[in-house]
Amino acid sequence: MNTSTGPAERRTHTEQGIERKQQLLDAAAVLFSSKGYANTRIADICAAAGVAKGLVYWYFPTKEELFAELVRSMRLQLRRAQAAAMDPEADPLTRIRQGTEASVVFMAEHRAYFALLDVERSQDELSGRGSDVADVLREGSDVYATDVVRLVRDAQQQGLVPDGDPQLYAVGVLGVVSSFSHALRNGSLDVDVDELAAFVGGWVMRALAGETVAR
Amino acid sequence: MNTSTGPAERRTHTEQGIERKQQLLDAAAVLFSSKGYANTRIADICAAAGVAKGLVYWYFPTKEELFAELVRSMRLQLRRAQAAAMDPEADPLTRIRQGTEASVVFMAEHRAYFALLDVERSQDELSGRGSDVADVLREGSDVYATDVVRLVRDAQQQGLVPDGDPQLYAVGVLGVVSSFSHALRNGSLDVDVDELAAFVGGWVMRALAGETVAR
Amino acid sequence: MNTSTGPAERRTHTEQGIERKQQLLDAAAVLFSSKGYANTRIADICAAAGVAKGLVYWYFPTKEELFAELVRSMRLQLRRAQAAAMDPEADPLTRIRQGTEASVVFMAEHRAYFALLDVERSQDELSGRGSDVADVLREGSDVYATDVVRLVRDAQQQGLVPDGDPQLYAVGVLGVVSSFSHALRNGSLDVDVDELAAFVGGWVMRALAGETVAR
Amino acid sequence: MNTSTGPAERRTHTEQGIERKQQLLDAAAVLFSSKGYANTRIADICAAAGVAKGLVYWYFPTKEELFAELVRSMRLQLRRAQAAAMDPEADPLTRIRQGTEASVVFMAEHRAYFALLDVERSQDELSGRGSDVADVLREGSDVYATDVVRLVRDAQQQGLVPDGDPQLYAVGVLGVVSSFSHALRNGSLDVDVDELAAFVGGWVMRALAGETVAR
DNA sequence: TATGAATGAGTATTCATTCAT
DNA sequence: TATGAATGAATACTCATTCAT
Repeated sequence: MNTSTGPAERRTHTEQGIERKQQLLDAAAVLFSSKGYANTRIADICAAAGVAKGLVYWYFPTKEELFAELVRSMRLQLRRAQAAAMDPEADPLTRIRQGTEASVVFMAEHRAYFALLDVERSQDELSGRGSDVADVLREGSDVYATDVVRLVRDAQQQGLVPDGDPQLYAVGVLGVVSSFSHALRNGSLDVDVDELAAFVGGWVMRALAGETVAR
Repeated sequence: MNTSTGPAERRTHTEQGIERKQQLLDAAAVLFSSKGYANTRIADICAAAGVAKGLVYWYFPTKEELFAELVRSMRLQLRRAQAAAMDPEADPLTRIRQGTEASVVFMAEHRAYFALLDVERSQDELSGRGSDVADVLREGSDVYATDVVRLVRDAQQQGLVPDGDPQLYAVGVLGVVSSFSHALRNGSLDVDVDELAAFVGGWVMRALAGETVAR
Repeated sequence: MNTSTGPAERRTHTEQGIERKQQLLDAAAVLFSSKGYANTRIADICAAAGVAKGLVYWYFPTKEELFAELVRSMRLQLRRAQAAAMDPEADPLTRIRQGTEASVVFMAEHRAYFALLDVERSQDELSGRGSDVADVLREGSDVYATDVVRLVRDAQQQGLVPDGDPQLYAVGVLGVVSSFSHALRNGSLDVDVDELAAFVGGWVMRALAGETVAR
Repeated sequence: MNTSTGPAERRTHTEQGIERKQQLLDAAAVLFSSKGYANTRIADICAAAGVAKGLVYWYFPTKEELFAELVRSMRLQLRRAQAAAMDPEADPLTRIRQGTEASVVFMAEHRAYFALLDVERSQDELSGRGSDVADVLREGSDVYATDVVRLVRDAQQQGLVPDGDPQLYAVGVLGVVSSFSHALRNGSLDVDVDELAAFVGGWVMRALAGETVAR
């Protein structure tokens, strides 16, 4: 209904427009991650960005879509950071460690923003009303999982990781990264970021490839 | 706030009353975990429980408190399950493994209900308005953490776990359990529960005590 | 989306509730017909009925549905008035005249309310957003049309009305009634209601059965 | 209000400007008549005309005025068509018939545009906020009414139409034309335009001058 | 003239909570 | 205890209109 000129529909923005849009995204990121999605009003975002209440809708069709765009953007950056950190020449296990460490560092550096992704955990919060933001979130997780699964499989073929469902290993790797990042964000940890990254890297390595001492 | 005759103030319930309350808790659990806290309306809960809209407030002072009660109850049961699974005679590392496996199994058996605790991750969603539900959640996590930290410390003293901040190890243990449980709930995994529990147990053991093969 | 306990869904109302609902309908009728649908705010209706802003939604799912219910109710009453006025023994032409006159009288007596049906004319005003209120309106008109078409056909068979598409005659009959009613409501006419009814009755009779003097 | 340099104040337009203005009027006509006044957004009109959102205000001071201009223009054309169709030599009754038939034909030929005038019926929709568009509409109707009243009066003096309030007869004539036009536009009728015009002409003639057969 | 951006008042609807019975 | 009704604050979204360029 109203398929024609709906707002924010593939608009072309001027340079100034792009800037504005970014301002809004930034403001939204800060607010969403500090007060949560539900407790952040569109009006808050506008106020924070110093613009009038209606302007968000020039750039984003809905609050949810604004959120989704934020998530996509974060994810893109994270993947770039991971890619940059992984030595293409290295063995898969090492690559996993590098990706892991890079993720921890990246998330630490973008603490504020990354709190957003905690929502990945409670997808349903948003999917409740049949929105397709849930899709964005689900897709996103899948991408990482696929990546890690591939690496684990490679590592297994090279005998670096014991047999077993690669899917399981992947869940372990991804989950642990996000757990530590979360703890860091929450202030429950009081460590240097690099130290933490190293620790998580080690943790994952041991969990994937370690020999357990006699039980 | 609520100094006088406010409703639901340590009420004494008749037998039927207790039953009703449980009905409400059950209905709430299902709805909260499937649609999320924010998307579940008091009215929904009442409808699901087959009672009139006003009745919730006879048993619970607020929606938040209803939620909190649910969380407390789950947590209590989980701790009982853990306690039951941990051999008091065993060494700390083994106890961690036992607790870990018990947790996975328990969470699997209470999938529906446990999705609730995913919210722990996004505490801020609720704490936004200065409620004290956030406190309940925070406390809860702390309890587990304290437990595990103690066990890790013991294990370190016995040389079963390498030196290092016990807090860090604890985050790793707890995070991994919840990650796997989450994945299980989400259907991303297709394994037998016991198998999964064993896997997670092994994972934690290796991560805590494993020797990494030469890099 | 939210198929379960949506508001105002086949609610059973207490006696008091039914009364309230009527109060709201009454208030709405007055406002809609004096200020138009678009210019009447839900808040206005509540204020006029002396209740809180949210209450409408206990009785009606949406503003549109409230409107539709109003229309249905008016229509029902009109049809009753028509039925009561038409002598079952009389010939079809006479019956048309009786129905016509009764309609004029009825609409005059319910001026305020009936202004609502002017909207029948601009169905699209409401159907714009894909609502199904438009359906209600369209259906309604059809009912009358069907009735009249039948009567015209009968009259033709009895030689009381010349041959020709009964549909056309029906449009003429219905249109003329609503035109006169509209004019009456608007104050452009300054006649006694019964006089007007007689005039319209005569007009329709002549138009249907009259012989035109040589051209 | 709008004493100084307000936009669209008796502007003089370049040739291109006039063209643009017409484009806007055309687009508006289509949209208004298909979706209704209220459901047509300025933005829609611009999109349909292929211009930027702000431009309308260079040519028209307000949405209402744009609408009014459209109405005025239609009306002018209709009156011209009527005038052209009415034989100045003919008797008043014949002139009414000619005007009637011309109106039906004209409205049929401008279906899309003419749906607009249906709004005349629900003036209040627009007049709600004290606008003066209502005035335009009211004036318009009056013009026709005055015309017809004069013709009827003449006809009565010549004994072509029985005595009775000319105002009443006028309402009948005008109403019937618009009823049939409306039905035609709505697709409820499936007749040839000329046929319809003839029918309406006949209908009006009989209603005005016909002798009713014995009741 | 023309454009894209910005403004801000206006409003339907939701929903936790309270109340009378 | 239980119910249906009532309250009212809160908020996403719309859209006519204005503005800077």
